[in-house]
Amino acid sequence: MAPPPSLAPAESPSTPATRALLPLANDRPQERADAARNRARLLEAASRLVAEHGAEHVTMEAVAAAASVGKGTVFRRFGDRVGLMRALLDHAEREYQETFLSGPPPLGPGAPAVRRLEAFGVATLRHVTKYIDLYLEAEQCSTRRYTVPARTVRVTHVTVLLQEAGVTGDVELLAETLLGYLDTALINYLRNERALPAERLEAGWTELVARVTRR
Amino acid sequence: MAPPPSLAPAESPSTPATRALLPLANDRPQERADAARNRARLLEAASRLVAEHGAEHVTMEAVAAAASVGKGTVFRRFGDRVGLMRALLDHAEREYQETFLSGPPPLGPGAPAVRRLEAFGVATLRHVTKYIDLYLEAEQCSTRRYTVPARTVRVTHVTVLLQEAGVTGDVELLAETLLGYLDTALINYLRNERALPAERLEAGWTELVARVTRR
DNA sequence: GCACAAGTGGACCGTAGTCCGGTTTGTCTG
DNA sequence: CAGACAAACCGGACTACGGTCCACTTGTGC
Repeated sequence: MAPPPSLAPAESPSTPATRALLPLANDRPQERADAARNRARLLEAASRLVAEHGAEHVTMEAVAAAASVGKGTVFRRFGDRVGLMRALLDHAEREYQETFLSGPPPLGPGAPAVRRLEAFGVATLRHVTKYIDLYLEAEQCSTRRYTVPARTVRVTHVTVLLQEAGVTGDVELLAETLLGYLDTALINYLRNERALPAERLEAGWTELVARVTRR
Repeated sequence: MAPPPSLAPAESPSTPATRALLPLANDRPQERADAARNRARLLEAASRLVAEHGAEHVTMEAVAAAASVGKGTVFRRFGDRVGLMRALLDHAEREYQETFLSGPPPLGPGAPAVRRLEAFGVATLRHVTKYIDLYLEAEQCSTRRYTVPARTVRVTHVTVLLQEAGVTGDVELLAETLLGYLDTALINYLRNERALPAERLEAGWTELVARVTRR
């Protein structure tokens, strides 16, 4: 049902759940041994339950029970449900970010900006589609969706690429618009409600980039 | 705090809450007198509470109590919280829809398509901004946001205008993209979180339309 | 008036999130 | 190294709220 959520990397039992994703990865000074152990157990349990029953059917209490831990501990570690889901996405999100920030071209640096922009959209469409149910859970509240580090990274990336491509005008707003096309809920709607094939969405992105970057 | 939500029109005590907005306004055959009375009382109470405390602080139970009605009745009439919020928006939404479907140009028919498109975006930005907190409440669940009649109307409208403007390519996806710029949560973020002035958002829309429609 | 569909209300349920008394852990001191 | 202390942590009882259920009531057509 759910895609394998690929747990947080082994080297990060002391990683705070609310930590910024790639760009501002300042590690919290210390976390007590028992706290770290519980975080790991909770992530493992949550990951298993999500794989078994789908993200939307996993309750916080069930996660706590599966990790043999009190409910309060779950909330202390991850803040709220959204925080837990984000923590589950953390590893995959980091890998994805690395591909366009420092990976090989055309996604990473080295290719012309427009080419990178095209590749970025396609990569994002595929990445989000792969973890769609986790992303949907992690973006429940429509208000908090925009201030999350993961989105900031994308906006910045697109903004920079647009500037490199020589696009003039209100590049910031243009970047927000482009990212609107890659919005989780929109992708979910077009793919699952309207049953549009992936190829059409990817072609749509390429067309959009072309429209926007031509001078 | 909340803008006056301007109750549903007086002629519609028998209007079902889940009725489609403007385009498919088929009235439900009959609604018992007591049911109609309770609907009116609930809408009045909800409207007052929203104006007093803000939409996000109004609980379903409070609405029921304020209308001297059982909680079950609220849910029977409006389905769920989102349904109630939409019902509160109904009147304003209809007026807004009429302005671009059959109102005077440049918003309504009569002006060239590109001109109408520009006017549509500006009008939508203003309309959504005016009722922003109600819209935010009415779009809580990120999944159900897209299948709502109000959105369908807008997508169709933009699609038609794009075609009239002679835009080629995947016009449907392009319409979705343009509407992404007018998304409630995005507007809220840009206006209230990032504090962008309304003029900039409106200029951004015009610029976007220009980019997309030029051949 | 009668039958019956439609409507009602409040007890009830599930779940997210809070709170706080008790416990564990890391550290500092003698 | 032992003891002591504070901060961090734990867990489960508790609250709040959205939503469901169903036995009972009421309006409506015949």
